[in-house]
Amino acid sequence: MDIVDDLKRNGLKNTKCRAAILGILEQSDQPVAADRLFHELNEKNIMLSFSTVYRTLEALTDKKLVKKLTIAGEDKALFEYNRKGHRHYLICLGCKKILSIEHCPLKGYEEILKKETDYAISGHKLDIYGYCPDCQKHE
Amino acid sequence: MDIVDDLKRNGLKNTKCRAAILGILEQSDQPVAADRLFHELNEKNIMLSFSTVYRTLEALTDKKLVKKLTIAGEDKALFEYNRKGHRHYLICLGCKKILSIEHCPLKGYEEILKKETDYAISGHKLDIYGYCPDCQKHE
DNA sequence: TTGGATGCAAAAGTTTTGCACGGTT
DNA sequence: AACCGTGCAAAACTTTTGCATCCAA
Repeated sequence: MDIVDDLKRNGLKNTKCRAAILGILEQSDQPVAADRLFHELNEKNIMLSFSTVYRTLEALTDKKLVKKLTIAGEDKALFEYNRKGHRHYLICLGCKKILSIEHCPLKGYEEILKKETDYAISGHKLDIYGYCPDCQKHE
Repeated sequence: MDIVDDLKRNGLKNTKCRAAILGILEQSDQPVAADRLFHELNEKNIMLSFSTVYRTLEALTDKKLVKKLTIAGEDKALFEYNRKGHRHYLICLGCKKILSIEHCPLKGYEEILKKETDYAISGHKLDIYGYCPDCQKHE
C-alpha cells in the first residue's frame, strides 16, 4: 500500500489516523481544511480528535508528504497531498473549487528577478481567481 | 491633508483613529499586521482598542483605501495602503521583509488560461519567495 | 442632535499544548 | 519494553460582536 510506504519511509508510525488522513488527501483533487477532514473521518466512523488531526497534518507537512496552503479570503489553512512538481491554483470565487494548473508561465522570470533585485529566489506561489463555467451560468 | 480627504471622499468620519491608522499604512513600505499597528499607535500615545483597529481596518478595506493580504507561513492578515495598480510581492524568508514588484510578468497569460479552462478570470496573486541580500550574507 | 465611532469585555473560530493513557514496532 | 501517537481539556491567538458611551458632522 502506497500510503503505508509513504509513512514508513519517513519514519512515521503507521497508524489508523495517519493512513486515513493521508488516504483522504491522496484521493482528493481539492485541498482540504482541517475541520473538513475531521468531519469526513467521522462520517467514515474513524473517530479521532481535533488535536490529532492537527498533529498529524503537522507531521505530514514536516515530512513533505502534505502541503499546507492558505488562499486569500479563507481564514483557515488547507492541506493537500504533495504530488511533487510545481503547481498553481485557479480558484473559483463562487464555489471556492480549486483547480490545479501544472503549466507554469513563470519559467525564466525568477532569473530575471534575481538579476534585478539580488535576491536569492527560492520559489513562488501563483493563485488565479475567477469564476468557473458553472458559477458563470448561475449568476 | 490627503488622508483626511481619503476618508471624507469615502463617507467615513475623520477621526483620530482612522487618520492615524491610514497615516501609518500610507507611510509604510511594508504591509502591517493588526497587532503591530496597535503597538505602533500605543507608542505614539494614540491609545485605541484592538476592536477599533480591526473595525477601522475593515472599514478602510471595504472602501478600498487599504488592501488586506495574507502570505504563506503567516498566520495573521496583513494590511497595506492601497496604492492602486497591480502589484506582486517578493518576500524574504529570512527577515520577512516584503518588496513590492510593480512589473507583472503575467500580462496575456490570463487570456490564454481563459481559453483553456472557460473560467472567467478576474485576477491573480503572485508571491515570490527568496532571501534578500542581507539575509544571504548572514547565513 | 443624530448616527456613526469607540472602549470594554466577552465570544467565536482556528490552532497549539500538557498530561495521562494506549498502540506500534 | 520503549517510544511514539492519541484523546481530552484547557489555553493561545487572531478576529468578531454586543452594548453602553462618546464624538464628529
